[in-house]
Amino acid sequence: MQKRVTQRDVAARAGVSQAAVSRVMAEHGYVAEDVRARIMDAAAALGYRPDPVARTLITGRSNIVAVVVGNVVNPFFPVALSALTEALRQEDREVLLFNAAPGQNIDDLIPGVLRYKVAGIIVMTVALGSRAADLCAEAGVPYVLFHRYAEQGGAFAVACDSGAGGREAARHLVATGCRTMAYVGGLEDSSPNRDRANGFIAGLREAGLVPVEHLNGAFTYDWGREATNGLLYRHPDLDAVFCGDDAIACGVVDALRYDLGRKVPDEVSVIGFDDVPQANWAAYRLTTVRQPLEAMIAQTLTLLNHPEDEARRLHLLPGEMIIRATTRR
Amino acid sequence: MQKRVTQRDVAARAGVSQAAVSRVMAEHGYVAEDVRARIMDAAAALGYRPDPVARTLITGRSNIVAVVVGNVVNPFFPVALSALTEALRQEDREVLLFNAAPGQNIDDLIPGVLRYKVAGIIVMTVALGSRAADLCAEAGVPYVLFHRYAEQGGAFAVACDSGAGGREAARHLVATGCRTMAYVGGLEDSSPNRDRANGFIAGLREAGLVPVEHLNGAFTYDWGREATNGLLYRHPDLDAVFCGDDAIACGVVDALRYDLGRKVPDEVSVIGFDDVPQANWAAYRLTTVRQPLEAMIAQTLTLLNHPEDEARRLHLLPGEMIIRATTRR
DNA sequence: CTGAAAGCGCTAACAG
DNA sequence: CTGTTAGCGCTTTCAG
Repeated sequence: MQKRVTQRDVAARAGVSQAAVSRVMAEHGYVAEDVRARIMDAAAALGYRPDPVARTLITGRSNIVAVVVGNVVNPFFPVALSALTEALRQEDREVLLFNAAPGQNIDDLIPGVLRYKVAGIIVMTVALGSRAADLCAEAGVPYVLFHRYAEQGGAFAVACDSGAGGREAARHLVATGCRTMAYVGGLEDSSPNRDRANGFIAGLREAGLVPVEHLNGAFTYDWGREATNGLLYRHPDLDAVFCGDDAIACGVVDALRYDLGRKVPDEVSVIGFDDVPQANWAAYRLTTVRQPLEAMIAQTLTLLNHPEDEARRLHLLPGEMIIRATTRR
Repeated sequence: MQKRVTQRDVAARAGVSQAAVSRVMAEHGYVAEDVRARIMDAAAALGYRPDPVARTLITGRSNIVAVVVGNVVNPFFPVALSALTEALRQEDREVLLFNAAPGQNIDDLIPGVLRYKVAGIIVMTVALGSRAADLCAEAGVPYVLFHRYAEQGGAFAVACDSGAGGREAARHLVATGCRTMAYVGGLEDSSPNRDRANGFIAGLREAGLVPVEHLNGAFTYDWGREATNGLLYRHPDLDAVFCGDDAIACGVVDALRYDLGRKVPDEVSVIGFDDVPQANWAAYRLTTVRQPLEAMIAQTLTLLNHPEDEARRLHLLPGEMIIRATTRR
């Protein structure tokens, strides 16, 4: 349990004041080249690493980014979180992970997060608060919604252009001969869900069509499966389903094949959203809209690092339609 | 960007010294009941919340737990991480998430983690270091390996009893009439992989059998699928595969069905490990060994909170065989 | 039991 | 350009 090496130790070894060491380490203020070199040598020799806690206490800012997640079992979440933490790691930022309790409002979580003097907050939960963005603005902490956005509050938001994706999905289904279609969505009042539904409806309208049903539920496999059983009971002639995400789509495909004995895509086409790894598993080969994850993350980091440079609040990035085997040719 | 309320403000309002406030907040040292009450009232009125950064600076300990993860796409990882952070949240501990770069040794990561004066470190990566446990012991920081263990180093480790699980899997396959079997494992030198393989081999030996092949690769769907194609080419009479985990098992099942046209389980039985959500999807209905996640997490927290009470280093918890539809009756 | 006082390791004025 | 000097907000002796 040896003492950590501090700036005082480095200063003593380099024969300078502790403040000089601080100036070098904080890259702040001028230091003569030779002195700087002596200090760097001493620091290296002693194995000095700055203490982030002390630094945070005085500057009022850490290099930690808070990521707020919901209790998500959705397969897109680990993919996004993993890519996000990896990108943050490359910028030498740490990630403080906050788990919103089921149903907990973000607003109640933010003050606790702010105590850690975080450099920014990225929110990936569905339940958006109304005051959260203001609280962060007040504290001068960049606040970015990832994968969803809020109508009000003026928070930065980065997401896939779900509306365009939904429209593309509709066009593809129409082009492959589908006519009797339904939307099986996830959480009703989430922006991705709303946009996907509206985009899909708009796409169908271009062909003079209207979805026979529009269901909302949860972004889960089980919901997709459950919804499908009712749907096909009411509309035995259904020939396509557009889903809120891939998890739902897998549930829809399985219900169609194993619960109802329908052929996919010969009798019913299915399109998902996200392009999670499972979407390409041989049992599904899901046609889906891939989220531009890399671009979304890059944009998020840009907003986090230079919020003042950016006037636009909402950043919608185009997804890419991936055509596989759950839609007809 | 208003000033945060500090202990000085609370002290002023309660008419006591700042030190008295500290004693109440830190629950350390004696304070008269009426004074304590006055302080609590003042704190509540002012909305005081202690500053964790300042507290950490002086005590040298935060209430943050570091969780080190690898670049895992394995579906068991999000399930475990989610459950773990939720459990930690209930103990009012924050989670600092460290992403080990691909191939990065934990040893190199630990000093950086330790700078944050974390209350403990939980490691979920595959690449274990040899010095990590010592570094943490030196710093007095509890160190727990989750889901895997190291032969040396004397670190605490909590994992499913993979050996017992492998043996049970073997017995079930033997009991349902399989005779020509193989093991398709994940990362060769990881403890779960080794134990599952050895348990499986031991289980077969009880019946006087020996696996016809024993493959190692990665804990991924793609590897399971790839391995299976070669395996069936060399052993067309294969009637069962035990897999390193569910992701591999899904790949094996898909290869069997879609690449090779074999019937599962009629011609070939498949058993996975973990019981991730996908294992119960209708397309798979995987027979598998469920990890005792809740118990593993409880044990991990116990070790983190009271490492001194526990002499035993390795904690192997029994899994549960879940029989579904990829094995015969 | 309570207050005064000394820092934790570091940054940021401020003189020199 | 460099050293001296105040603290950041809190915990923890040490007297009283």
